[in-house]
Amino acid sequence: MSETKLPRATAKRIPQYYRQFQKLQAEGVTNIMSKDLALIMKIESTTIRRDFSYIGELGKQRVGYDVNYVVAKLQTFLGFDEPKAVILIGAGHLATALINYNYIKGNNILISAAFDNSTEKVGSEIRDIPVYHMSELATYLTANPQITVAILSAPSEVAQEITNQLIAQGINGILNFSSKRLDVPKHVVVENVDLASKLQTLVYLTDQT
Amino acid sequence: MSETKLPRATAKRIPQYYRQFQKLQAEGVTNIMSKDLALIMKIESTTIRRDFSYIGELGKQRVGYDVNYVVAKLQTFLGFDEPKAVILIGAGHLATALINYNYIKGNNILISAAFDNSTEKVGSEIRDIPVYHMSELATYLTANPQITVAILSAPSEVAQEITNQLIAQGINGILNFSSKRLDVPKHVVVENVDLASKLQTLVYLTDQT
DNA sequence: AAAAACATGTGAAAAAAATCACAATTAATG
DNA sequence: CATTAATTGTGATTTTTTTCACATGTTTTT
Repeated sequence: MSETKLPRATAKRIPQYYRQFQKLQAEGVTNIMSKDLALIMKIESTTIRRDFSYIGELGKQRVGYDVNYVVAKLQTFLGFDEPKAVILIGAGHLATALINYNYIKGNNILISAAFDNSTEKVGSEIRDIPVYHMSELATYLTANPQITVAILSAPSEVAQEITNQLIAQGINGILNFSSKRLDVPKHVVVENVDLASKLQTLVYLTDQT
Repeated sequence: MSETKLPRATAKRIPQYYRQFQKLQAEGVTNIMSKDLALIMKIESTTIRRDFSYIGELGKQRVGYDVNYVVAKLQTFLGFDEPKAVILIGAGHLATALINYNYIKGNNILISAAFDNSTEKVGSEIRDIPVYHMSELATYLTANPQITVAILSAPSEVAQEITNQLIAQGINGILNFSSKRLDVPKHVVVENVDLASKLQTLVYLTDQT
């Protein structure tokens, strides 16, 4: 869409804006100005306006941003016009937490299935999301080729092995919760969430101040 | 030893280095060079060397970095010489996942207790970590004034209210898993982990490529 | 023991991101 | 209907972060 290349820092913030505007919408807010948004999101108003300028002229001078309009624009920009299905590898506590997290009204990212090796979990459901055995992964992805993103919440020891499987089956986006950095070909996007590191960072930063 | 102020980008990477070196240590690796570390961590070797230079001269030319030495140095630098205790607000699936995550051998961040309102959880233990009722929070923190960091895994609706309580009780670092940005005084450090946004970012970036 | 090979640490340059400053515009006010 | 007040979007600037390039020092080889 954008002719000028979107800065990476901006790209990472767009989904945050989208989510914030969804919330404003849910709260019945119809209009917001960059200064107020800055207070809520703890992002400088100038940064917000600059970011938005990459998407197009979203606001009106002296008025601010129409919430419905921005939600619609961001949705299109993000390619979320129609719901995107993703799968979950692992059906433990983290997986369950993620499924609960993902239950937002009007959400357009849909967790369609979870995969696990534990025989007691296989066959069950987590909030109406079915849990299949890992051995069914290939069949499932072949039957659902539109699924290209996976959330990896499996133990670190098997993370790389599962990653290889996923990629072989056509996955090209992975949200990695294992503490291992994954080796992937260039066309695959990995977002890492290392919870242990995050905690260490916080403890460190806290003691600094 | 550098007196020059640590760049924020570097500060956020130091705990990652620490964790990686802990792992190398566990694997029995005694020495590593910035180029190999770069491959593992997906961080440019120059960036690594520059980051390390803020901590001091950690490496040896032509040889690389002694794993034990770097772990010790980073540990001191991060102030992790003695274990730090933190508390967990919420005892649901995410909390359980975090507790499991935090069980790393030789870890020096210790989750000492969890707090929840659910009567069935209160009194139980998650991996030997006791779950107390939220009403006991004030007493607990008064009895344990060395605890200054909390992990907030409570529902978004009550996140701000609990935050206020925490700060009133002397907490000044919060790892926030709720999707709400918290309003806190300047001396309080907040690290946000918005899992829903992370997923949206990934889906967006995946479709870009 | 000299030469070659090579990794660290860092000054300098480049790139990326954030912020300033303000023109353009629009709502509210008198 | 002119004036005032206020907010967006953006050129220009500043700050931050990354990367380049190489001097320095250490190991290995000949």
